[in-house]
Amino acid sequence: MMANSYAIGTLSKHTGVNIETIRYYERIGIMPKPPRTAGGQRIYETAHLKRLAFIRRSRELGFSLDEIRALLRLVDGGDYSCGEVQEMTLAHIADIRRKIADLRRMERVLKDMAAKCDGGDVPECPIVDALSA
Amino acid sequence: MMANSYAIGTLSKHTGVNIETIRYYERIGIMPKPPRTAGGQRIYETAHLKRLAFIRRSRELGFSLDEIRALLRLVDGGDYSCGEVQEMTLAHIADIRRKIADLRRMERVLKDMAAKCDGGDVPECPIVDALSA
DNA sequence: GATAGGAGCTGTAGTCGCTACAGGTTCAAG
DNA sequence: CTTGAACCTGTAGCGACTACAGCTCCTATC
Repeated sequence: MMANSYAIGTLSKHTGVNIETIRYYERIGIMPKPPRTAGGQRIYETAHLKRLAFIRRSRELGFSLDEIRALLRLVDGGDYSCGEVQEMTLAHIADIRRKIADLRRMERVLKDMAAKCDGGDVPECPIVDALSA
Repeated sequence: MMANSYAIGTLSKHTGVNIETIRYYERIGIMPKPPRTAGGQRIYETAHLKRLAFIRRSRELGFSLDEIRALLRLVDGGDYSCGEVQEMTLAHIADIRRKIADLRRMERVLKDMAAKCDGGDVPECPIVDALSA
């Protein structure tokens, strides 16, 4: 394999993205079909590495593959405006805040329930009662 | 339909659980197979209503169906101890806290990224740069 | 040049918790 | 008795992977 070109396993190690997942990304069209060796194995280059790292980082930040697709379209198009990207990011932040609020509500309720419980061996449980209510 | 017995649609309305979901719960064994009319339609009673409400409430609090299965086993067994239920609840709370921490980290990073962006029309975007880094 | 074995290939099926049909049957009101 | 709303079963789809099985290829060593 030439310098600056990688097999799928190397790409996987460099980006921390599973091999199966890389092939999955290709199948759903979020990663391009790379050239192949005569024997049919994928050959990646630095551009692929960067793109995959972008995807990985975006996934880590909770963007859905659809959102990432949109981000990549903007970037690929070359004519993206910072405003569009910012808009998506802000929408995503709002989404995360909603999720946090939901989880905090759950946490509070569960904590209250658990606090009523002395953890004894009795077959009467305030948590079960609360869940049944 | 007799008093204190309900068709699936009524159960659905009472609990806010989708009809399809109720049948799904039955298929995966989390709701019992109810008796049927001569024509094959499901007949539910107050016990079913309570059980489904329990499931719904637990789902709202983020318990997985597997966790709910475990909770129900404890309750059904009759010999459950409050301690076991409390243990599951505390584990679940820990899980929720982890999720909240993750989301907060995401939020912070995204917020920082978005703050660097003036939302202009320029094709150079600090968010994209940050995602690529 | 032969051989071993690690790495890669395709295609399919499973995960979780539903949801959405299609195409049929039953029930209850008028 | 007729209408039509509600119910039935079975299957397939979602999102984002993951895990095989059963191959083929590539490369390092002898």
